[in-house]
Amino acid sequence: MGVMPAAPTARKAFTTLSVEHASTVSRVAAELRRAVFEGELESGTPLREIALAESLGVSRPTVREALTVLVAEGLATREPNRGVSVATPRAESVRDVCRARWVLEGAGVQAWASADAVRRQRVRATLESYTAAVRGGDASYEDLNERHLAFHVSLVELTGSPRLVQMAEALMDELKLALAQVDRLNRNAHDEAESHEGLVELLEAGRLNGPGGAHEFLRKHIEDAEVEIIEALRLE
Amino acid sequence: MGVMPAAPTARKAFTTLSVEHASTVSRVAAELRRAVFEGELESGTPLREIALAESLGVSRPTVREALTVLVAEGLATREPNRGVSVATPRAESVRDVCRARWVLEGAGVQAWASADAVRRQRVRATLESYTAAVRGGDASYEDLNERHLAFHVSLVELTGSPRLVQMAEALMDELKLALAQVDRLNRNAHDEAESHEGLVELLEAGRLNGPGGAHEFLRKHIEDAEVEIIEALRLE
DNA sequence: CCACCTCATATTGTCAGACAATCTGACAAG
DNA sequence: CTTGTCAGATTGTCTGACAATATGAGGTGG
Repeated sequence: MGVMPAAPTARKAFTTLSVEHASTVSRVAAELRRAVFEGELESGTPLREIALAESLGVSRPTVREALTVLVAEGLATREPNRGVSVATPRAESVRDVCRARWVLEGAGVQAWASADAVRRQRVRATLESYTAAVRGGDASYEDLNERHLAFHVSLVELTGSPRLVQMAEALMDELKLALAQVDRLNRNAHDEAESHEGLVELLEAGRLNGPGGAHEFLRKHIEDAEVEIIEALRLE
Repeated sequence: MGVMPAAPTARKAFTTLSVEHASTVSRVAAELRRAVFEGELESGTPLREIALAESLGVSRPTVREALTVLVAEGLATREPNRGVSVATPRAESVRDVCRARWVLEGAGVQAWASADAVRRQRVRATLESYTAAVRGGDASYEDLNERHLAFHVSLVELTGSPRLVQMAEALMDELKLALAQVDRLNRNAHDEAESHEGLVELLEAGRLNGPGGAHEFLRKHIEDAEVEIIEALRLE
């Protein structure tokens, strides 16, 4: 992989190309995800199959399959004979997501030393992408969140485990759902970015464990985010 | 929960009662899961919708939804316009599952000291259940696997995080799929049980970190299982 | 003999329509 | 205040159908 095997017929080349022909179900699921993350669909909103089918111009079975996907991702909940609704992030679930985040991201931090160089570089790149957006000042609220969470996922990528990354992405989706419920988080993006930079500096310096190390730093960082999100949800 | 709150109107009593009325889709999914775990459906077997619908006496859309669930669980794979097949465990995926297991179960081990007493008791109970089945000698191969993996899940339960437990159960399901492909693992169940007992003894003694600690012990334990499973798969 | 093309068949992806079972809410009765 | 009843709405499931695509056999030409 990575090296073209000098195929005269070019049978395995162009593997990076793709047409947009995703299945209808996945397109519907993507559209629902987008609507949920952008706050168009508030938490608790019932997702009526007939209304969605007519609105999106697809059939009801297609909508049902897409809803099944959303439920499996934890972005919606299904109650028997009562249909599917947008999930409502409770304080307890935010706490649990953050606890799980710390386990996954902490494992990534521990793997910094033994991680592939390209993965370490990716952490720096996602951090740079976030800080640049913060400094630019013209990025949307959703865009900032996206880059912020991408940095945290890149930490999990240090483990080199696709499954852990997939789990982390699911957790981030749940956080995006929670963040979509609050109009704005009164958190200072500049402080956030500086905190991330401090974390990477600790990593580069090799100070992982013990007091003042990256692992403990990350714990504080995630706990701070946890209480901020929960407080913001309480205000609703 | 657990104690009846002496309610005159009994409004919140009877919460433990439930009828079995699971939906048709979930029953079909459960049946497919069982068939996969018991080896009736070999890895790579195409799951034809029409054949399954006729065989199970349900309609094709119902089968499709159940297959979507299986795919989301990682027990089957869907290729566009080619349908769904039972997933084939590759060596790389077994390695990844075990890496992820170590992160999750390791987090449980680290949480032993601060864990709820009932969760520590549950670890002892699942260990006892496994060792008893091993000593009894009359337990089926699948039953032994089930109790073995239940012990490992109970370690993750020490974290107190439902999401981490859910992730661990998904990983165990993938392992069960892999184990269903090999007729028998030539691993000595007595040695396995003794290894588990050694791990719990380290936990009870509070020896978590450092060389000879429970964390490192668990790493070895999982790595041993990893190489055994991969070797068994190679023989196929 | 092998590469290539064509075509019939099977399977999936998607749709339309229908029906019974169940939930919701309101209202009447004890 | 609880229970029974009923109309409307929604889901869960089934049947049937069609187009798009993959699969495999067979024929054709080099």
